[in-house]
Amino acid sequence: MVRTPCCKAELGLKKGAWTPEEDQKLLSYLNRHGEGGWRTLPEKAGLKRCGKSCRLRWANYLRPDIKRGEFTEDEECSIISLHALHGNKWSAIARGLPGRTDNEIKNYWNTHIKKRLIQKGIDPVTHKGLNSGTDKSENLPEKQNVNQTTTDDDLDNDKAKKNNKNSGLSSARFLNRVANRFGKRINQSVLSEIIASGGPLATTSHTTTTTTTTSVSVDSESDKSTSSSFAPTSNLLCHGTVATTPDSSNFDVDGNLNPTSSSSTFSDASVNNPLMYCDNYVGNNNVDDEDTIEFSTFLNDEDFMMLEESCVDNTAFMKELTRFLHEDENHGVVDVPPVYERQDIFDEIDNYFG
DNA sequence: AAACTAGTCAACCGCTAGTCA
DNA sequence: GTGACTAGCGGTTGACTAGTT
Repeated sequence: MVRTPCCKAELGLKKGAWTPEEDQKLLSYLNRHGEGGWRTLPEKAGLKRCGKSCRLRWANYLRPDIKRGEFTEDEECSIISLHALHGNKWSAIARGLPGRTDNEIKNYWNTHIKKRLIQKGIDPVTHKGLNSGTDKSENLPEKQNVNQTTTDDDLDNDKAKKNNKNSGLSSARFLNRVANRFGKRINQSVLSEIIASGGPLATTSHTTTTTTTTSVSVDSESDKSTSSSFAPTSNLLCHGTVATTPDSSNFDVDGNLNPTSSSSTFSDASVNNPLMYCDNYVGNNNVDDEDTIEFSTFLNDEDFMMLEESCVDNTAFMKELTRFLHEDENHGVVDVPPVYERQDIFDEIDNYFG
């Protein structure tokens, strides 16, 4: 077998985190020509990357069917079951979790599940009890002894930490941040289009005509996540799925909104799960709304329609998003004039999330 | 406030295997 | 059969961050 020439041999190739501009170039090329020809792709697409890097970027991040965001409990259970079956065959495990990449599953296993299994006294390799017949705590790090069982708090802490992570450089991280913060309130196609347009760091406005592309998942604040791919639509905000009480007949036994009966623009049933995406709906109306921001709180129907019509592209959306952020900071009390297009607008958003 | 530590995850590395001329 | 190329895999690294000292 002949070794593939290493990328290192090729001079002048960039390594490290991808920029939104590079993503855009790669997406644009793949939209026009489809997958394949990775070796020659970088040059044709105007990228100073090796083909392998391009393929991985596409496979692990840009592919339209990729879920992003927190793993659900169901997914976690599936991973554990599949790992017991396949071992560290991450690609085999990934095949059992549509939308998840082997890399993502591998990372999640190593950083979350493995630790949790050990805490529970389960060997993550054999999936059997650790040191059966002896005190499990003997093999555990000191701090893990404090709390032997995996609790909801553990999970919440994990996710709280995760949600606080920031990076001004990574478009992936920015998107996750947007998804974390607003995912349940906006149409996911918007998030997809943001990255397709070059992300928050893009310096030029653009009109979206692409039929791409990237899907992102939504990390809900209620510790659930899911995703699906969406074709970009003109409905930039998910009107009506948040503040209204859904018709109970629209939900299945698990509380998921029946997609066939939903008027929502979301197509994934779990995305419409009110328990996941509607703060106001959880436990009826007794939820303290102080810390929640709903676009519908700020907008009456008329405004909402205007916004939907006006946000014809990502630039417009980002402007409006920024305006909401200002209102958020002022608890929606102060009437903040719309933010006009500025170069620093995306920095401002980034700083907000940071 | 600064230095240090630990967690996270995107990206990379090295390798194997399959395909095709 | 051979070599060039591509796809894919699993392990590892390093940048970045939050938390702790």
